[in-house]
Amino acid sequence: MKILIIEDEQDLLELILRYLKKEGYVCEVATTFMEGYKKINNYEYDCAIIDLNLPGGDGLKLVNILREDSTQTGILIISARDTLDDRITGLDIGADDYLTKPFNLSELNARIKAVMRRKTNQFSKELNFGDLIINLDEHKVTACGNTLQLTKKEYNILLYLARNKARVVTKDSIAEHLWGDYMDGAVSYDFIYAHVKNLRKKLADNGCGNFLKTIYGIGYKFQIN
Amino acid sequence: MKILIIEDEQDLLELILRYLKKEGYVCEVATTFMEGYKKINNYEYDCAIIDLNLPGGDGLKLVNILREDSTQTGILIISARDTLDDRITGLDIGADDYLTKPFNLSELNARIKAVMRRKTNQFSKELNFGDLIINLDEHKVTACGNTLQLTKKEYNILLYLARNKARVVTKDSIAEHLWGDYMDGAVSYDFIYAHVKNLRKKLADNGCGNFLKTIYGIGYKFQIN
DNA sequence: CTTCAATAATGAGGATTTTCATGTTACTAA
DNA sequence: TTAGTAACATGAAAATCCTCATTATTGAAG
Repeated sequence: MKILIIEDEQDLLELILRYLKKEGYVCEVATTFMEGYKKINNYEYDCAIIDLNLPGGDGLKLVNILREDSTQTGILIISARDTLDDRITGLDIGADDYLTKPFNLSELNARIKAVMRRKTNQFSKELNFGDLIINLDEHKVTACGNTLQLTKKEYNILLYLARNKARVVTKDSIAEHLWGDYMDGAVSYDFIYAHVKNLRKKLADNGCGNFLKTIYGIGYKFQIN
Repeated sequence: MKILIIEDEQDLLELILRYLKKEGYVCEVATTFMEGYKKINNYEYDCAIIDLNLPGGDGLKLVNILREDSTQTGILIISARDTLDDRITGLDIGADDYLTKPFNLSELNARIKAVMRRKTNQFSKELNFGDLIINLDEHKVTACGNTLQLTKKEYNILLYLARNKARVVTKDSIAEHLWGDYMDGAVSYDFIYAHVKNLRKKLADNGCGNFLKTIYGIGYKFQIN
């Protein structure tokens, strides 16, 4: 479940970010119109949370871009109450739902889930890929019936890739997701290589050898054969 | 706060200039590409406001120059709306934010402040507590002149406590901050005890034995002396 | 003041994570 | 097609982290 948050107020952004990450979403962030524009064009998201009032451009444009292109992405608008009224009046904004500031985070979460439920019915507590099943409640992975003994890093890498199935995930993105603030610049990807190797071995030893594909020069992709 | 404004339309320039001066900024002005180029090379500015459409050269070049010199100057682009779209498409212009004409001046001011806030947060250099100095850029901790060899967890615990100096920090808060999603309920604080112990030893071995105080039943507190 | 229970500190061992050196594979350009 | 180079894989060693058993300390109750 990958969410793009486009919001320029740092405080609010971090609040949302921390909350959604804790809720188990994979999040990416943009703080300007342009940044949001780029991310929308480069990746696929399950849901986009867009503040209408953005530096550098109108959030509505981003909504339109999302709608015109691949319409799989759920769209949740957030906006200050006063500016919202102007905009939605007589406007088909093309979003799936909207929230006015201020809102509380559990409300946001409820809306996201509602939007996603409408989109696809893919919000179970496990990810099932046939031979490979990831149980999110118990942090347990089953390959061809066998429970895998994964370390935390291995589990988290697998989960991150699986949640972005069929999408290419960059190494930077993996690093940021798993290590967060630790790494400032000056990066080696050796530890990713190492963990992916160990992960692949454990998968392969249990008949799930083909799930993790290397994308040369970019990163990895979780693919269902 | 010193700002360079590079803009060739006299009316707009004077409008901006008068407004920003009233807001308390120190301003300098350039009206051509060459003039802007020289000023950028001769002085250091906290922020540069650059019109893309300049006589004598492309404003983007100036942006690139500023970026490549790895100056810490914040960059704010202004541009006519129609020319902007061409340029941002697939272009990493390297600016911190941009505005399209026409804009109102309080909007400009807000953007400047936002850019500067992002910059200064990003480059805050060190936390100095006398004998103990935490260098954020290099992730380096110095105690009585000696560089400590801290592990990542140790560094992060120390940093977290130091940022909350004189405040009591709960163990749950520490755990959440350092381990995030990993731990769902069912918690033991043994690893915090362990890391704090090792951290204290390293501090004490270098004459900084009294910074971390245990708050029985709650957590820890970073205190000076 | 003493005892008790809960909390914290400690040391050591095992598990995990990271690094390093080296081998292999995939892309690029000629 | 073939070097040449950058990216990735691999195994093993080193560093770090976590767990566990034990000991010490704290605050509260008697």
